[in-house]
Amino acid sequence: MATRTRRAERREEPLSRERIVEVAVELLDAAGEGGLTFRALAERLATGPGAIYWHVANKSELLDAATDAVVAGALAARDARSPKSPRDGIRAVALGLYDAIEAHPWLAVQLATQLSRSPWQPVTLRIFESVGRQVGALGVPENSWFTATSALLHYILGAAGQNAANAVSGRALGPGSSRAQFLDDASKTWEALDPDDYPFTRAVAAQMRDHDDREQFLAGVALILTGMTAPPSPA
Amino acid sequence: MATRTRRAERREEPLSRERIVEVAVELLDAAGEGGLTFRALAERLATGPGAIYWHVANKSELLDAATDAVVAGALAARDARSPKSPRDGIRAVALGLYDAIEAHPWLAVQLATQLSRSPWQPVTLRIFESVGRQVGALGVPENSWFTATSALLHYILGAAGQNAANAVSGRALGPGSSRAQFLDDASKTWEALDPDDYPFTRAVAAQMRDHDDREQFLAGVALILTGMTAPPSPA
DNA sequence: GCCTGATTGGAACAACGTTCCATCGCGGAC
DNA sequence: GTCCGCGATGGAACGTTGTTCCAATCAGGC
Repeated sequence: MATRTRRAERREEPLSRERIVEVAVELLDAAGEGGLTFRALAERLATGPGAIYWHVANKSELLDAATDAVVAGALAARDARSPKSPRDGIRAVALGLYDAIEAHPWLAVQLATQLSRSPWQPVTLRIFESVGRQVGALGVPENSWFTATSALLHYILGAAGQNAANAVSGRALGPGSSRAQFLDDASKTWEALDPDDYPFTRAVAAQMRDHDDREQFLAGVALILTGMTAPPSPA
Repeated sequence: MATRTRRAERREEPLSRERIVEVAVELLDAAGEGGLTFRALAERLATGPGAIYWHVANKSELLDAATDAVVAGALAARDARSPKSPRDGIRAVALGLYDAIEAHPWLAVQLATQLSRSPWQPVTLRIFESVGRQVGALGVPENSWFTATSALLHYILGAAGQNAANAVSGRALGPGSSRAQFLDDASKTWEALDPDDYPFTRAVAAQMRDHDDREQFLAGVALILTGMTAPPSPA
């Protein structure tokens, strides 16, 4: 309130693309996909919706930027540690993405959308490269690098996204041990399915109750690693 | 114009949930995610937006129903043929979903969204069961059914979605051989990346130019099958 | 022949993404 | 020191969306 002007006084910290993206991530974290609104964004930044458009072309670019920022952070955090073996490297990248998705559940949908709307955007490429480098180091024959990396990548994103959903659902019901309750309920639902239509799902209901998310996730990664390094299957 | 009433005369074919979902799928196919609008839907059905809400709770339920209808159709088409071997069965299910996603590109995002918003909805369960049944028949040890099926499922959905995006991009540029052009461009883009930041991506650029979508997709499936049937990796 | 409840469809509302434009403030030209 | 120009701002306004509301309609039992 130092100087009085006809308009609201100018912000001390000027608007910037980074600041906008930062707040966008906060909004997404707080209220999910639908929580990111140009009006909410403007309010948090103490400005009007119009000002934001000077720094960002539209909402979809903003979402991309938010995704990029979070993913870059997650991958950089893992790249810092130099892994002992390529296997550890892959596990590190996978868990990095897993944690990022768990911390920012909207990431899963966003990455999937971006992947299937126009693959090989900056974000996707970054992840692809990060995973692929470790795959190469693992001694996988070069002619199956593309296939192997794709398989790993899709598993990581899909499984992480799904586990994140489980985690969030669990959290929503209450803190602490409610996760067990949640898994138990889901498991019971599976067991109550029609035996003719869902024999398999019923059979794994117990497995699903007792599983540990992270362990399960890493088991999947290990399974794919086995597939990449084993000699091609006899068929 | 047979009978004159103050309102428009009543439809000959009454509104029904199935009819609404059917038209919804048409709209999604024609114009993608954003093409599905309650107003567009109402116009095609020669009614008002309000009437639709008598049969469908809201847009998200409508999207779920559309997804469910398409997926159920795709899986049923494949289930009809009884495969010779579990491997063939898995390939059949995978290709069924692959084709469905290619025919309805919006499916990829929709399935991913549903999977990571609340997993184990009817649609997801249907796919899980369909894939899992074949996994069980393959002789995979029961204690890794859940992991193996998840890995396969996530790969199928992710890879199919991405390939569908490629196909659509290729189609958008023009018919026929423009696909080669598209792949060539993408490949050149990769080769032009910074050698320090993207060594791996540059290395597979050539592979990516020459690959066949379907073949590549099946190679990924085969890789995961190898991983599920091989003895656990030594690590 | 009405009367009741299921169904219809058009109008209205709030919220959204986006555009527009009057306004501001800083930095260089004079 | 003054002025001007342009990057930047923010509030108002527009069109479209999902959704709600309700008067109007139909079909079938009484």
